[in-house]
This record gives sequence, C-alpha cells and structure tokens, in this order.
Amino acid sequence: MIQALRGMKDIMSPDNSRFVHIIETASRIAKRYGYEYIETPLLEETTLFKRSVGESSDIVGKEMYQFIDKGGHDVCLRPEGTAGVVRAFIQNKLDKRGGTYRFFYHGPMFRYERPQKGRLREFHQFGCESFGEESVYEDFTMILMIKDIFDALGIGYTIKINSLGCPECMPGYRERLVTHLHDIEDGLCEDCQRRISTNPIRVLDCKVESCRTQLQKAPLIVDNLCETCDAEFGRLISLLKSHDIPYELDPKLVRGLDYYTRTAFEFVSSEIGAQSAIAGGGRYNRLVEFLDGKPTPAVGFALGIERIMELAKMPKSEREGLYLGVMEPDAIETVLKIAHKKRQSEKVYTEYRKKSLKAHLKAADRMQARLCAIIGEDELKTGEIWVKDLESKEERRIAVNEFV
RNA sequence: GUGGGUGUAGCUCAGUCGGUUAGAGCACCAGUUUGUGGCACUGGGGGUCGUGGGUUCGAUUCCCAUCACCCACCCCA
Repeated sequence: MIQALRGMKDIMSPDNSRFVHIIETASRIAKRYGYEYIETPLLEETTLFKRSVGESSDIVGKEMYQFIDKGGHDVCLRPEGTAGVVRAFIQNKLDKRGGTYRFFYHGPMFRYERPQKGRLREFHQFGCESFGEESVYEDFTMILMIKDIFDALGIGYTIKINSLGCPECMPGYRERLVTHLHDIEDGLCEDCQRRISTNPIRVLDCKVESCRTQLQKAPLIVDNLCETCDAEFGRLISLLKSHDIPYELDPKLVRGLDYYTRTAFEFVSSEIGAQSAIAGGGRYNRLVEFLDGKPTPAVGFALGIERIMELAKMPKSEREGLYLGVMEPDAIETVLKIAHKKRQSEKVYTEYRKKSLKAHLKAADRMQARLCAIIGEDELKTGEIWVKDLESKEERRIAVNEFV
C-alpha cells in the first residue's frame, strides 16, 4: 500500500469541516480589518528564505525541502509564508508606490522536522502581512484581529508580548547579553553553550531548569531598548490595558526568525501539548530592504491551522438538503431528473439502489438531510413523490411536476 | 537529529505462558409490520494480527531489521 509521506496528512471527513471553518472565519475577520487575499507560489528560490528567515535559524539550516530543479535552479518548498508575500510586494513594486497594503493568505508550509503533536512536515497556516504602517497602532490592531479570530472560534489563549528592539538598540543589547552568558557559560546546558555563538537570544528561552536559574540575572531586552523602541512598546502596553486585553509580558519571548524587530507576540494554548504556540508574529521593519526593496515598515503574523483544529468550537450543524431514493427501480430516471433541477438551488443526495422505506429514512437521517423524498410503487403509478421533513416529521405526497 | 512508547476488523481495543475455525464494543448491511429515521433485539459481511527475515515440527505470539504512527527533546505556527 502506498502511504502518504511521513508527517503529511490528508484532511478529510470529519476534520475537513473544522479546517474549512477556521479558514473561513479567519478570512472573514481579516477582510473586515481591510486585508485582501494573496496567493503566492509554494516553490521559491532558496535564497529568498536564506535572506529573510535567516541562515542561522533551524528552519533554513536543516528543515527545508530544498532541491535543484531541472533547470538547475536552487529552489525549496516554502517553510513559512511571510517571505513569499514580501517578495511579491517588492516584485510588484508596491514598495515604490508607497501607501499601506494588507494581505492575508492561507496554505501549506513545509518543514522537514520529526513529527509530533502539533507538528507536521506539511502543515497549514493562515497569515496576515501589513506593509507601510510604522505606527504601533497597527501592531495593536493586528493583535486585536487575532483575538477576534480566536474568540470567534471559541478558543482560549494567553497573549505573550515582548519587544525585540531595533538596529539602534538590539546589537548593543546582544553584546551585553553575550558577555554575560560567557560569564555563566559553565553552568549552562550544552545547547545553550552552542547558542551563545549561534543565537544568544534563544538562550533566554531555554527550558532546562538549571539554565533558567542561571539566567535570573541575565540582561533583558526590555531594559535595554532605545528611546523610540521603549516609547512604542510602552504605547502598545497601554493600548492593551485600555482595551482590557489581558496579556503577559514575556521578556524571554524570542521569535525564531531573524527578521523580527520591535513588537513580538505569541498566542499560547495550554491544551495542545508541548507545541503550544497557536499564533505568532511581530514587526519586521527591515525585511523589505533585506530583500532589495525600498525600506518599508511591516508587521505580520501566522496561525497554525492544525494546532487549533482540536481547539475550535464548531457551530451546531443543522439539517440541510434533500435525500432522494426509490423503492422501485423504474423510478430512478425520474429521480435523476428531479435531482438535477433541485441541485440548481440546494444540496441533493441521490441513492440509486432500490431500498426499503426504512433504509432510505435511515440513510437520509444519517446524512443530516432536511427532506427525504421517495418514489415507491404507489407514487410511480400516480406520478407523485412522497416527501418527509425529517425535523418536523411532516409528510405529504405531491405530484412530481409540482415538487420540482 | 536524539530518547521513550505503540502497530490485531473501517474505528477503539482485548487475546494467544508458541498449537486446530483470532474475539468484543462501535460502525456498516439485512431482518424483527412485504411503506416510516434517531432506540432496542436478531443475524450477516469484513482480518495475509504493519512489512521483511530468523529461531521452531509449528510464529499473530519469541528474536532481529525495517516502515509508520504517537509522545518528548530540539525547533516553531
């Protein structure tokens, strides 16, 4: 038997309705916030991700589905959505036109990781990217939008926020942190010792108990922000407060992608295992120019659809549509004609096989049909059809011409 | 990439201290009023016991390998 590749899943009944519901809900809300749909290719030049996500990140370093295509180009399946949208933004010269642009997207992402709960090799994200707004009001509005999406889906969460500073303050902070880490290096775990040179900020996020205690006195970015970053972060906090949005200040929250600056946020759920981040994002003011565009401030986020599938509360499903069946084989052609007409305006299921009335009703009930319509021996003679409303239990016989 | 766990019916699982026709519940199909759904009862179909090799008179059971899934580390949505 041929199986799907490791870490890749078919999305089908009964999960497909949750999947679709999440995308529809998120899309609807994003549109209300002025976002428009964008679709970008799944395959991009490898350089795009090396220069945006960053070569030091695990995503680029070891998790990409990368290969040389038949034309000799170094390409890979997208491991995340932002880079492609930024590339499209620049390629279509929107950076030169100026103004603000807001995009939402959804689709598969690929990372060659070891699968576990909430982590697949092909997974789906819904994301938004906003270009041209420098103000922290946009960061705030985006957090509000994500909150609206999760509220609409009935999902509980905690919001964590942090500021990662900017090119003014981050490098100085980074230096101070590295110096401090070298002082306590012996007490840190192996991973952290390695991270001092590869990605020192990540050390703050280490889960090893001994590291955490060692790190109590480590300098935090929030205490080392430049004036502008500090003021912007302060404004974000006061906005959240004045709108009564609960949040947690997490000075150790770092995003794994290199392009983030200033605002970083994460929505976290405690109900889905170790992979608890259900949405994450932040500001990336430098990315557009990293990719050869005109410097443009931007902010974005992505949410993991599979991770929130088991969390989302589904609306009650209601009976819908028409079930058509026969008790006499001769009636099937009439039924096919009725089905085609009815399908111009509603969902219709037709059963081709002759069955007892009981079996038909059972089948119609199981598929949650609203109406069950059957042609049996008697109806065939009189040119009628028997119709029962499965909810009100009302039934009647009417002429076929009248029914369609 | 590292560590632990699990693979028996469509699903959830039992079981075989190595031995004849491998079980249950749910689901499916049919019947219990030769035309009335959700419930109940009765019956039925459905399994190369993940795959490959080894040990053995004999393996679903023991051993090895392999694949997949699950959980955690790592990383991240």
